[in-house]
Amino acid sequence: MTSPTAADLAEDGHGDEGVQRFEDAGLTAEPIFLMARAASVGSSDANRRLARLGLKVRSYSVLAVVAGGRAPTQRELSQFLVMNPSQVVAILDDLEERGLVQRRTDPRDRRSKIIVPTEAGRKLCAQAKDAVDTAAEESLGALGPQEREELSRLLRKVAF
Amino acid sequence: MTSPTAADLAEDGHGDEGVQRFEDAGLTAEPIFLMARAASVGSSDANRRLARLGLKVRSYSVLAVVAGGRAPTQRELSQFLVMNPSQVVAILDDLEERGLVQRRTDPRDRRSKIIVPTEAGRKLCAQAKDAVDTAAEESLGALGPQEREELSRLLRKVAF
DNA sequence: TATTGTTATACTCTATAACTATA
DNA sequence: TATAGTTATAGAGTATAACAATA
Repeated sequence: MTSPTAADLAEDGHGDEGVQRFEDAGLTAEPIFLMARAASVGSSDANRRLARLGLKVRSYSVLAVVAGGRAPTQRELSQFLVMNPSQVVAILDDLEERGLVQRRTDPRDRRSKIIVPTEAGRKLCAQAKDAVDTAAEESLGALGPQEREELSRLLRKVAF
Repeated sequence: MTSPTAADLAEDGHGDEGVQRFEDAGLTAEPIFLMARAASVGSSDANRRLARLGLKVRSYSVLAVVAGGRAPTQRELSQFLVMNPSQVVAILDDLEERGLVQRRTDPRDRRSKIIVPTEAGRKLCAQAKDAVDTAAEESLGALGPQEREELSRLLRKVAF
């Protein structure tokens, strides 16, 4: 009663697919594992599509919130996106250098900087949204329309 | 027609909760953003609970597959868990050093190493599973039992 | 004294390429 | 020649502490 080995898999000539034999293990019953795995698939799809726009999921997230037009401060961005303030600084340095956003010191509290999008920023954000939507199409290809809606609804409850 | 500023938020005395005003933005409609966010919440909960066992989500994943008893090779672990082979090496070095798993060269292909759990490894894996389940309880607290089942089902379709 | 943004720094995670031993 | 595992290394991503300006 020996377990199958690498050799068993190699015998059928396509060992790559053989790893699915581990799916019945307890791991695939763990929501935390599944979320990490699904997020990794989705982010890698999205990062690939965002690359030609010079963005990644994280920088797109910042740009998208800014393009929402509610004039967040950097502190608010770091809280809402659950990033360290120093990460926000680095991302905004890049976005501002490329003329996509502007930093304006808040006249009501001169310690804070309010972030506003430029016209170019709004335009790029729209393109990026298309790219991310396409990536989602790709990542969620196995789900039907109602399933995608339901997944988003459930994830929203978990994420906030 | 000025946008609300940081000062507006500060006025109510609890600016920390104020960041929810960005939720209506387009970002929370993006499944990819939501998956990344939910995974980040879940992994951080799980990592915190696994810490006292000397594990993280990634090393627990490896241990769990190995404890499944199907004697995977390192190559299979790296494929199934979507990690680089070099990451698997590092994680197994740690697990083996702690007497939780053993590497055995496959007699049928002496290049491959088959990974088997020790008794201590199986025991720690069971404890770790409890920790991860508790973390999931925490992360998915906002969901009812059927919702959790449905979320797992949908994520499984996306992840594999 | 506390907070915002900034900088410097380090630590983890991930990816790549080169090496060995086997096939 | 190709593959499994290993090593070294570099690049992201993330977290921490210290600092200047402002409150």
